[in-house]
Amino acid sequence: MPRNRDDVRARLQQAGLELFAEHCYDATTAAEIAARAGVTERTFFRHFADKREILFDEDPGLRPALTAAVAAAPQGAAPMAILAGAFASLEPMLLANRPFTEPRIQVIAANPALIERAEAKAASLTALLATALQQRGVEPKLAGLAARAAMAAFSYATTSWREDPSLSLAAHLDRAFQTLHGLSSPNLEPGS
Amino acid sequence: MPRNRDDVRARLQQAGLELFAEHCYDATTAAEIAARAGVTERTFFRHFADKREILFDEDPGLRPALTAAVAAAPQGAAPMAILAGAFASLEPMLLANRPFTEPRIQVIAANPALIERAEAKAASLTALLATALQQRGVEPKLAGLAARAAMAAFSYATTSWREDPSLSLAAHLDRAFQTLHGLSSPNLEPGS
DNA sequence: AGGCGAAAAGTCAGTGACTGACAATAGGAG
DNA sequence: CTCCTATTGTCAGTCACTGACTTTTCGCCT
Repeated sequence: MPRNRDDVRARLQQAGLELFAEHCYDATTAAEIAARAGVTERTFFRHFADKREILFDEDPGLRPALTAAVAAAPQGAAPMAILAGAFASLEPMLLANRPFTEPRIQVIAANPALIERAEAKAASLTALLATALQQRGVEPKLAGLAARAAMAAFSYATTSWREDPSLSLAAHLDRAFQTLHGLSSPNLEPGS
Repeated sequence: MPRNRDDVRARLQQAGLELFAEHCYDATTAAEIAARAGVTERTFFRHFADKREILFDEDPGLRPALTAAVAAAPQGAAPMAILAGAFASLEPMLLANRPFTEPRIQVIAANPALIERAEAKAASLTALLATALQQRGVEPKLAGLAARAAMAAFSYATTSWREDPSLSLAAHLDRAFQTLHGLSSPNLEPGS
């Protein structure tokens, strides 16, 4: 009994999230998820490459947005500034997706295999940024270094953002990149 | 027919490497590896949590060495300097293990699932460094940022080291951390 | 309206990673 | 030589994932 078209994908994700909440990720079978979505296990694996992927459906606009933002940065800008700007441009998208990403994060954080996948996704984005930087003429190895360091700052900024949403992501990013830069200078009070 | 003791582990690793070279990682079965090592598949999974782990047997001294190096750094040193020093202290260990790690890297690089695991291992080391920094009084989020940025520099340095082994790892590390610091300043020629 | 073609779903059978439970055995301590 | 224990073998089973093939549905064209 075939169904409409793409909302099968959404139903699978919803069913998965429900079942992961009721039982847990490991105790939930791909077949069970498929069944709740009114679909066969085989269909599950036609929509998602593997069971984990159901929790990692990123916004289709994310990668193009990052690439474009890096490409659009002004000539002569420092790599880190370019990447900071690219991250800042994601703010609306991140806000819009928040209700979807929020519940998934809990599930992911509770499972080593899912954490592993999350890191792989982050690494993939890092590679994307490095490539975008290279296309601006930045030497490959240097681009990789900048992308990784920037991702570290981004991670720091998003964490701060969750703790204090009163400030914009852009503000948190500014502080994160500034903090990162200061990390190499020998002036720091150990206490607090 | 039970065997000696721990060299079963080494035999399994050796057998795996051979079979991965002959066929490839995916086409090699855990049972095949076990058979070549003169052991049962069940025994394979008693020595390694999963099939991938056979390629990720890190030096048992690695983690203690990093933790100790961070703890032993002089008071008041900047986080990045502390971490750079910790990495530099690994040079002898990395040199000694090179013959073992070299062949594995090829296999790992050819397989997405293995790359994923490699990233997870790196993330685990990053977390270790962050914790070690925290124990020196560095604020948790800041420690995480420093650890990630430092790992980026370490990765850059080891890549450079492989390209130019005439310089010491310490020298490459110095340059990497310096480059990282300079990445935030707006002076860079796009050409070359 | 009726029928057609491709996209999407179902069915079936199979492989391989991994696990729990239990029996068998080697190696060392006494 | 015997007992004790760590390690391995054996067996049966679950589940993620895949290939090959059939069936259904949807959108379109006549």
